[in-house]
Amino acid sequence: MTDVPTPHSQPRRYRLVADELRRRIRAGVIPPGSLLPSEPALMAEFSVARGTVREALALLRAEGLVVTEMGRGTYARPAVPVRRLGSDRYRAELEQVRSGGLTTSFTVDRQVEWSDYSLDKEFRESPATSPVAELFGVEPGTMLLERRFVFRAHGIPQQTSTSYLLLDMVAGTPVADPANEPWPGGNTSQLHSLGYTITAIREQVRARMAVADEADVLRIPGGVPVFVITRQTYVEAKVVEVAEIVIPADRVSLDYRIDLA
Amino acid sequence: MTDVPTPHSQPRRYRLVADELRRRIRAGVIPPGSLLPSEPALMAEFSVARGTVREALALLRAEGLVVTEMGRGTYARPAVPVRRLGSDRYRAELEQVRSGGLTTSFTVDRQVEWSDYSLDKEFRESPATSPVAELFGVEPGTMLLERRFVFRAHGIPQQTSTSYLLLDMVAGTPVADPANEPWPGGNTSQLHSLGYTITAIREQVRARMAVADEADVLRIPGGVPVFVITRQTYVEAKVVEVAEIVIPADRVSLDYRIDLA
DNA sequence: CAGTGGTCTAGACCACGCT
DNA sequence: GCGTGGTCTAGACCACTGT
Repeated sequence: MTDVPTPHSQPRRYRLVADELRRRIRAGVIPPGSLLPSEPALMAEFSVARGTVREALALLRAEGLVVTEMGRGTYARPAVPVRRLGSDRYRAELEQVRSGGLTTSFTVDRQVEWSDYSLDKEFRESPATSPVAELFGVEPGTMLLERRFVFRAHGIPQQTSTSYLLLDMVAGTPVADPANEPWPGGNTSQLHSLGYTITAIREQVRARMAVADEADVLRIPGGVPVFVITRQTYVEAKVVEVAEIVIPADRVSLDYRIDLA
Repeated sequence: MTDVPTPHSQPRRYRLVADELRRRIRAGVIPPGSLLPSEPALMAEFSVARGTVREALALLRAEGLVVTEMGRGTYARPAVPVRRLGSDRYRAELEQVRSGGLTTSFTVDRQVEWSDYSLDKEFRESPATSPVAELFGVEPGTMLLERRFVFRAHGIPQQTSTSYLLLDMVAGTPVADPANEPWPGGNTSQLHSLGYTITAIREQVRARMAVADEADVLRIPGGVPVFVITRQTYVEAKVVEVAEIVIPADRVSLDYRIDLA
């Protein structure tokens, strides 16, 4: 304030604070997982108002460099182990189902033990919206069983998925009963129990920033995008299931193999 | 968007403002590309301080829902036509190469006319870093031809890619000469000219926020993540090319089909 | 309890884009 | 010049996490 003519052509203060903190993190002065100075400490060190400090931290958060934990402080983001989500998981699942093993593609994908695995579920019947109807190849309004899941490993939400099944395919069957979830063998097994052996999967992958409510459910900090996978499960030419899967993108890499021979 | 239990139960005003604006954008009340109310207008409408309005807008910006232009205002993000990037493009490319057509997977993917297509290129020889060596299945330090490309359509950068080839496979061949880029038929054709007919592709897909350099080169605003595709090109069991492709995630959806039969 | 970040206010001045 | 967003200040009160 007493810095009378402080034209903004000069570096902005929150920028300087962010640059300096970024430098310290990159240089290892602030190692991954360790605490940054508190906001009051940064105010004192850089002689700026709290809002300026917070703006600097917001910038670093948006870059995915730091994470902030309520009541505790702001940390240099710890390295997250990346799990491989292989397209061969469906083949493995199919084989396990045939041999009677207990698994879902979730546990195969994430190498999580069955005992560490839990989920929230919410079933309802709903008419197909246009995009979903198109993915099924049916008329909009066709009645579906809509199932929403939140998958957790070690209590931490890892992915959400919304699965759609044609209602007249599942009505009255054990698949339509939430009490049977988690279902050993997952979707592949469920469809198998209905007399369908899946023959192909199509996945359309997009990425975008999490919206506020997803960030809440999946407990992801700023600066982390999510994968949105739209999956169609085929039995021959017929689509028997459509699912939309949301996974924080910092935890996984999607792995696809395309054979040309 | 159902509300989600959050640490805070009190009404957070900036959240309410953001939720309402998000609702209007989704409902089409504020169509893509059009202006949101100005900050003073929002202050009046919601009876909040300017800082609160700005926090709401920052949230929407981080979600990729709006973009702000200095001196002009904040806009609902204009709809970007999403192009499908199909895993069958490699098959198509292979067939076109065999029939003598002029194309690259880039033009097939993005449905861009050959005449609208341009690129920057930069070739050099470099020793394989550990991760790249591992993808090739060779010793670190093995000499490679490293080629960096920036692909443009209608003058606008669309994707960057860094391609690696084993140097002793291409040294002295036309493939190693930058003057031959853009090469009709792309990588498939180049490898074909070296006597390799590709038999499989493996793609590992990750997503993250763009770093400053990438945001600059690809001209992407905040709130847009990028896909990072690590591609291995196989001839039987041998990896003949490794590429890292960076594409802004708001422009494409990746499309994979997995046959189980 | 003390210390941390989260939210909010009310002002000020500056830089940019347009007309 | 006027309206837009960008930066910054100096306070205030609240909620969460630890001892």
